[in-house]
Amino acid sequence: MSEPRQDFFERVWAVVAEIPLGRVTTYGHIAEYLGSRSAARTVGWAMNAAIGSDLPCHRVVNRFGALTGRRHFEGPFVMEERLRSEGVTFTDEGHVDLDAHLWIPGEE
DNA sequence: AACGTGACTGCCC
DNA sequence: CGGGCAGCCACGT
Repeated sequence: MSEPRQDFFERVWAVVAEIPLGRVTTYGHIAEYLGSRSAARTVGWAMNAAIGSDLPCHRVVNRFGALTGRRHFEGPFVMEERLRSEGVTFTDEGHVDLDAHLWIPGEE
């Protein structure tokens, strides 16, 4: 059965909105959860549209845990500061410690 | 209507 | 070990 593509965006937002505080997830995991492992790009695209929304897009990072983003919201350090404020720890490489905060959709 | 781009990831050479 | 290409979905020009 065919489902509206636009629904893909809404699903992404729904997942992001369910990310627990102090946890992070990756584009790949969201995409995989939606049924398309390789749709990570689209997930990022959905995030782009989520800027300005109430969605904690700062909890979504790439598979390395690096804070990627068109402009990291409105400042290159906003994301990091925000995550740290939520209790998320960072590694020496400057990315989120996924090993300690990685959250997978459906595994809440 | 078509092509290119974009907050990604994985596989192939 | 490093670089390149393909796959996925929606949007912009």
